[in-house]
Formats: sequence, C-alpha cells, structure tokens
Amino acid sequence: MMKYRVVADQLLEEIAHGKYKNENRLPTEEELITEYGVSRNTLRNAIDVLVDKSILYRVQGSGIYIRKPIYQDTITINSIRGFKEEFKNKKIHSKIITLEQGIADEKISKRLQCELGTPIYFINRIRYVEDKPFSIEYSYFNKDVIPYIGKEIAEDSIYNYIENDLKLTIGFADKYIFVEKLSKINSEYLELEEADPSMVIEETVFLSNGKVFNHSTVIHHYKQAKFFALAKNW
Amino acid sequence: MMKYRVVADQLLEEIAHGKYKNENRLPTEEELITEYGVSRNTLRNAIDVLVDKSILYRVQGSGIYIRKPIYQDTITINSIRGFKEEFKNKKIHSKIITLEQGIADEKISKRLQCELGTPIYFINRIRYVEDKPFSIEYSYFNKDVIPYIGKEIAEDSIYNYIENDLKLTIGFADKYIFVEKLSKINSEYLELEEADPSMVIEETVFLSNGKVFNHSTVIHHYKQAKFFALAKNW
DNA sequence: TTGGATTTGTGCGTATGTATA
DNA sequence: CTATACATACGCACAAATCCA
Repeated sequence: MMKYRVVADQLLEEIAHGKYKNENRLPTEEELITEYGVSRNTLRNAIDVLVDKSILYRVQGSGIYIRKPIYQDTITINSIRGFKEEFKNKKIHSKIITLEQGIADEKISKRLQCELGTPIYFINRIRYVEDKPFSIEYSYFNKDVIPYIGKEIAEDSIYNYIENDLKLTIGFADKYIFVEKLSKINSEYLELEEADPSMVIEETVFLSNGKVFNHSTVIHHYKQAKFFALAKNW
Repeated sequence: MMKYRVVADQLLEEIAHGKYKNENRLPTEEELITEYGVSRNTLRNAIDVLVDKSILYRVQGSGIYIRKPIYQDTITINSIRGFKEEFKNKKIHSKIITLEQGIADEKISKRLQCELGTPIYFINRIRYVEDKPFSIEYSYFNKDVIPYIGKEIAEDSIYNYIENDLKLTIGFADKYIFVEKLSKINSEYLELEEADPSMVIEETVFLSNGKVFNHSTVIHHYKQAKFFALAKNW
C-alpha cells in the first residue's frame, strides 16, 4: 500500500474518531511530517486525498482545517462508488429485471466506445435502500473486458467483483446529469406516478487504463435520492 | 502567474487548436519537461489541472491521453463558475426580481455560517440563455465579506466583481443537488407548468480562506439545464 | 500600521517503484 | 524479459498568504 494512502486513511480514521474534535485545525505540515515519519511530498499527497473528499481544506499561511459536514444521506457525485459508500450502514439490495448477453449495436458501441458487434452484457436492475425503491439501472458491460457476470454477482456488487475478483482497477467516470419525467414503466418500478420527476445519471465508466467497460443509465427516485458535489475554482 | 498554470493554459490552448489532433497521446513527461523548460513537479501540477478538468487522463506505464469530449452544452458541476464558462459564447442575461439588504435570521446564519444578525444581501434573479429562462436563483451574500452589491453588478456577474474588483479569491463550493416539483411561482418564471420537474442546486460558496460568503438555491429549467461531472475512484 | 514569524504553495532535483508495451 | 513511462517518495529552497506582537 502506498504510504500517502496509509497516512490519508489513518488521518481520516483519527478525524472520524474525534482526535481533533476540540480544534478544527490540524497540526501543521511540519508536525504531521514528524508524526507520520514521511516526507513533505508524501504528507501533502495524503492531505490532497482528504481535500478531494471534502474532509479538509487548506488556507495558505494559516493551516489545514477540518470541514464540518452539512449534508447527510447524500450520494457523492464525484465518487464512482457513491451508492455503496453512502449506504454501507443501510440495508441495500437489488432486484434483477433483465440479465442477458448480446452484441453492441450502433448506440451501445458508441457509448461503450467499442467496435460494433462487441459482445456485451445488458443488465436492468432495481436498487432498494431499506426495502424502498431507490433507482433503476440500465447497464451495459463490455464482455471483452468483463467476461462473465452472473445473477449472484448482479444481485450483490458488480464493482466489488470487478476489483476484487477480476483484479481490474477502475479509474474514472463521466457523469451526465439531467431531469426527466418518469415513463409509466419506470414510475411503477419506483412506486411513483407517471410523469413524476426523476434524476437521471448517465455514466460512462473507465478502467485506469482508459478503456470503457461500463455504461449505465440510472433513474433515481426524486424523493429518496439526494446528491453532493464539491466544486473547485479552477 | 504560477508556472504550472502557464503550462496548463498553454497545453490546453494547443490541444484546443488541434496540435495533437492526429494522435490522442501527449508527448511523454520527459519531452514536455524539455519543451516547456520546467521541472517534473511543475509539469505534473500542470497536467493535474487538465486531468481535473477532464481534458486529459493518465495511464501509468503508457502515457498521457487526450479525452474525447462526449457531452456538449452541459454545466460542469465540479466548477464554481460552470454557468459562465459554458455559455460564454451565448447570449446570457439576468433579470432581477429582488435585490435587498437585511440581516441573517436563524436559517440564513446557518447557511452562511455566520452570526445571527449579520448584515446580508438577498438577491432573487432569473437567468436567461438566448432569451429563454434557464434558472431562478435565490441568493444570500454576507455583507461583512461583500460590502456592496448594486443592480448593475447583479445584472452582470457578481463573481467577476468579487474576484476582479474586490480582489477576493473564491476557493470552493459545496453543492447539494436534488429534484423537486416546481411551485406555481417558479413555474411561471421558467415558463413551465406547475409541478413540472426541476433540478435544484443548493450551493455554499467559500473564499479560499474558508469563509462562507454566499449561499444560493438555484432552480433549473429541466429541459434546458444539463450537467456534467467527473468521478474519481478514490 | 508594521514587520517578523509561521504556515502553506510553488518549484527544482533525484532516486526508486510499478504498470504497460 | 527489457525498455518505456507514469507514480511515489525523499530533500531542499524560496514565494506568498496569514498571523500576531
């Protein structure tokens, strides 16, 4: 495990366990360097991780501060695995509507950035949080990259399977976000009315080598799903 | 201007002007270091900027690649000034409904993370893109931080004024994103029907020193407003 | 108000690790 | 297996913003 990740994890743990609960400022870089026995670069890389996660923020000339989380029960939109992360303490399960193999037509090949006719998996599942319908997922996987997906995997976590069993490294994802009125069929899945609002997220997910392995369209229950994002001033 | 920003800007310019249009891979770090006459750290900082902007991605052992932008006419959710950035080539203007001073009540003081009774500005404006209603903004500013906002500023760009005239540095923003049915009054502003969908973004905006200066609730036209976000696999 | 001390930001150099080709 | 190319890690110097006496 990389040193800066160890430091980031440990710092996060300590913050979560209230080590700095009386002051909202972290020790100085110099002190943390001594405490963790790492170089300045390594420490700064660790801090970067927690800044990106909106746990900390830095003020030049002043110090590193702990942010007060305002929003709860929100999916982090800048994270690939925001769903699992957010609801890890809640009961979540998936109901599979469709799980089938096929080949990429023009639309799918464009979205998966693969050749026409590439073998694919198509999965349609409904995700529940605390037994209430949360979202509907229409998902395509490139079978050349992910050779097998079974019912037991799709009911559990496909991403865990990809990282832990296939030992692939997920890199980043593009998300396209908009609002739409629900179709009749989707409103029934979500136990809402036709034409009720819904938040739609289309995501294209890349391995760390830049290859697209998944494209999903996820339609969210407008009363259940709330999102959080951190914006930077580039 | 910091070196790494100069390099990032120049690289971006060259990419935009098609310098690398025939290959989707950038020269190696070593070559770019020579080309721009900077150190490895500086070059990597520059690349980091463009990776965060989802212009580039890196593959260890392979190279730095240019991403093909898929989505157009989207507001970048990870950017504080996504609106202006995206529509800089379009006609945009704002209609001010309300612009008044007041003091922070309990709700506002919580959102602006300031004392009860702090002087504030409240601004309600409708923003138009190509003369079509795009969003409604309900915005509070801490007057201790932003001492004056006039009609002419609110009609133009408050953020430009803050950065260019007040010389303050905007740091980061939290965004809380959800979907709601439109109220009657908001539906009229947006020229939609009551109970039509809308994307709501509540943003808390911080200066680079960590002080909150603005809280806004922005209600978007569901047919006009589309968003883009980049997710990382932390 | 000023100026010095503190603290983070930027920049340079170098060596070694690790994934890819 | 080797070479290539990005990732991580160490150390140092100075700049810029903030803090405080």
